[in-house]
Amino acid sequence: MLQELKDAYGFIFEEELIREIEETGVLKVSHAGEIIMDINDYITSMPLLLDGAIKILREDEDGNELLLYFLERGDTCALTLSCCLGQTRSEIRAVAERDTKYIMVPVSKIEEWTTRYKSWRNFVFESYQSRLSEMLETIDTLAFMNMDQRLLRYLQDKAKINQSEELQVTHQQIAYDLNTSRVVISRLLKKLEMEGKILLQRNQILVQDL
Amino acid sequence: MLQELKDAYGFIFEEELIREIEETGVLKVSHAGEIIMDINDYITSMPLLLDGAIKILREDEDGNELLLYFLERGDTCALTLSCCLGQTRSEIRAVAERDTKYIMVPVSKIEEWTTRYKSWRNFVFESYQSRLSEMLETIDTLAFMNMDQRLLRYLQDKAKINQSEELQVTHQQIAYDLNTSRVVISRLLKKLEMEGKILLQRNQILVQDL
DNA sequence: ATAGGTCTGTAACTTTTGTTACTGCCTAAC
DNA sequence: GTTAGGCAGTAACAAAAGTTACAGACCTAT
Repeated sequence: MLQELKDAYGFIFEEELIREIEETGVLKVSHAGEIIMDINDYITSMPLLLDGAIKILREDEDGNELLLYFLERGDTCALTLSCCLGQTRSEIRAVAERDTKYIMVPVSKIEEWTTRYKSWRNFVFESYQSRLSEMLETIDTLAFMNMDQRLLRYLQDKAKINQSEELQVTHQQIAYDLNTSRVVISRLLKKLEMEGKILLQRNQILVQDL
Repeated sequence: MLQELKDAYGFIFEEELIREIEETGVLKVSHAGEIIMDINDYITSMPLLLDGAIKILREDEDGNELLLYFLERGDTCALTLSCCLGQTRSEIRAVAERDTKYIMVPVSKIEEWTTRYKSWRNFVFESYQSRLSEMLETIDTLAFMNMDQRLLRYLQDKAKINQSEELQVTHQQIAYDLNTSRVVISRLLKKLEMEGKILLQRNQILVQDL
């Protein structure tokens, strides 16, 4: 675990902090599709991603879902952090996008390290910052883009985060992430294929020139 | 200025910090409609709101605008804070919603106080937290609500922040804030009036039972 | 091989939103 | 008073997105 921690966070945190994380954190592995954290869960620790990827979703009262953003190695979830520090329940759902390895750090340590390590303080601030930026991007796509543009962007993001341009995904799953219907996705995917931007196969989509 | 500071922030910050804010901060007044901060501005200080209200807008490359949220007394703008600490340019536009009084605090002090005052640290964290929550709400409205619901919500928010159910606003201005067209707004306002939720007059909208 | 399930493609239609165009009203300036 | 400009109402149409329905392809288990 120590080596993976160093690989992912060694260039941000000092040796001492890395050791503390190793001592107090709990290593976890979640497999693709597994729910890591759900809406209204009571949160008492935050994740530090070592390997893999996590997708963060928002859900409303009627069960409509929307993908907010992806997390990858070296990331943490500022929304979780925010819940931890504010002692509130989770406002989002986190699902393993692929097999994912991460360390859960208890909230008590988060606060302690905030006072003791400048590097940790910076990390926390930067997390808030990058999550705010990603939320802004999400808002941009919702407010300013049509569904076809949102779809292409989604596929490209997903390909990047999975480090593969072959996406094993059904139209229905995409529809859930973008909060629309399967028929709309099928229609637009066909359009994207005709424009030469993707290639469609059963249970699989090939994203061209990434 | 000292009394206003105490009124707005006295129950969060200790006397000493209030005095420091008074010494180092610069008092500003902006009139309704004035741009306080624009996209790509280089930010070196953050605002602490004493009185009035500010609306925070996002804009894309083509000039399309979208209202993100309002700030009022006791608030600060976490996006600005984020820009300050990250030394990046503003990603948003801030416009005085009505006549507004605020104190600008330089970035150097922000960092200094973060280490010296626990109350300041908490304030900064809470700002991030409430701004993240507001961004989530914005995303909810965009992703899960139709334009008529968004419009009603907008009118109610605006009435609340202006402390008046008589809104002096044109259909075109609303259209800008919601990133749609004037005709759509006129149409939906008429519908809301027929449903008894608002009352339309020239240059004015009366929001019912707030 | 066949039955049942999941996945995709497509047609036909509705609803929502966006666009263009034109009208009349009000007000401020002349 | 006359006029010009901003504002609101509305019609008519276009485009985008959502809905319902159904058929055929593929896969798996029996």
